[in-house]
Amino acid sequence: MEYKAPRGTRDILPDEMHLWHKVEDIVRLVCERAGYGEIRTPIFEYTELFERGIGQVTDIVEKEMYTFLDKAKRSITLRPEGTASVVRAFLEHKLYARPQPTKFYYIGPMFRYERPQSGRYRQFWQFGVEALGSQDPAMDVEVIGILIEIYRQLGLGGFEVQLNTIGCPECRPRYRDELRSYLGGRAGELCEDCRRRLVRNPLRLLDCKEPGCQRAIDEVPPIFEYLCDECREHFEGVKALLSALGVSFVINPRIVRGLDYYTKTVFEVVHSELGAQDVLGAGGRYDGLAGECGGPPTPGVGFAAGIDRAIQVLSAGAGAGEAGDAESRPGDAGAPGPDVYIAPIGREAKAEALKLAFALRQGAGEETPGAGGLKVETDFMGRSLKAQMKYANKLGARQVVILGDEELHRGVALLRDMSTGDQEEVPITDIVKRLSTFGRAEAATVQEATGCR
RNA sequence: GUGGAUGUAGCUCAAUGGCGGAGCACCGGACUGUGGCUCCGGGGGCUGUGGGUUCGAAUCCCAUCAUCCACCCCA
Repeated sequence: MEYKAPRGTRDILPDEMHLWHKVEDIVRLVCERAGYGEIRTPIFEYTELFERGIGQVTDIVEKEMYTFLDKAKRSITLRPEGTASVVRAFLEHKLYARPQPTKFYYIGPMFRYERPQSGRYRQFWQFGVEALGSQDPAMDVEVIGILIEIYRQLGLGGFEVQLNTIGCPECRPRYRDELRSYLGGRAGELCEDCRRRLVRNPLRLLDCKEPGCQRAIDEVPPIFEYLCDECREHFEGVKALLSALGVSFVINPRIVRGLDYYTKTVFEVVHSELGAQDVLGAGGRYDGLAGECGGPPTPGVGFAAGIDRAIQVLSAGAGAGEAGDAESRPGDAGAPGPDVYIAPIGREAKAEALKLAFALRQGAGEETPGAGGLKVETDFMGRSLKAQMKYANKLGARQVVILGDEELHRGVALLRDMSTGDQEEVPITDIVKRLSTFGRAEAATVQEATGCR
């Protein structure tokens, strides 16, 4: 094969699309009910937006961005995350002039140039929410609550919510200085990276996994003792409200996050089944970002969650049961088979089959377009009747309409129930009415049984 | 950017320097118009790619690309 999908990218085939739809449907449902509106921003932005927003010294900006010059020689970057774009759109459209808070959600692909591994792609999909305009701890808690509510509705359990605070421009410098003086004296015990971090961004040192650094870090006092009153109060508020909401969480003072814009609350949702890249979703508060982007100072809080990783967990846990025969079936293996397969025999019957297929798909004179329509397939391969029956069976068709020349001339067709094998002769003019009724009743029970869409 | 493992049919894997196979899947047939079970047959391969060693390479060596896993970092 001459062409392959570029490194770190992949095709998501119809076989597994039902899981993606399920995730997207639940994200939309949970977010909409909480008053979050969907926003779609460009997939690329001017590079400066990410440099300013995410921070110059972060790994993402320093080495993971897909950046190129367009034909007008402007520097363009494929978005590595969603928050900067959402804040940009919020400011550009002056949405701060409307009643606050402004609550968004988004679903879409992100791009980072990294070495692929388990749960990490160069194009990956995220859903996320951003709530702008409120500095209330309750806003942080709604955002966290939405994330775990989405997981709950997906039936995805076994994760852990980890919470931390990283202060604000008021109090963080005090802690940073404290870290510098504490660890500066022990620089010899630190790894090379951390000696560099000590100068540029001492907080990042806290999540280093080198044993030497760990030992040094263990003796550093946690940030909690250095928080200003406002940050301390906010953190206490978040913890209390999370508990009140019944969300269990653990405090992890090592969470720092890789993006510069975070203030106060930071959190991660980790899952043990994910391997080394164990973060399912993460986020935090970013009260300085809007101001940094040149807009009126506007507090914000949000999260981003990996859809690829959610699906990785979901398909590891559940799908094993029906994967066997589903794999051999064409199309979306998670979707139900056709309600009807139409098997024409001969040229004349073929035209009739196509007409009948479209008629059945439309449904029988419903007011709502598409309502009462059936999932209908027919022959496009010139198969013999026998081969068509085999094919219909593989598709999982529940009824087959057999249209032979002989019957066609008499204005009838054979209607065969594939589960019982019962077969009867029906006037062609009655088929639409007859099958549409059948389809509506059955479709409801199928939906209940599969539990999705 | 660093390290390790792996690349053979659509999929899962054999062939251990000497004619590239199997199972499943796909297509067809077993009463000239009836599925599931069974049986029979068929199509499919530049052995990731490019060099090298050898009389001879899927097999040994080098390079390269890709995948997987880990580091780094992150969702």
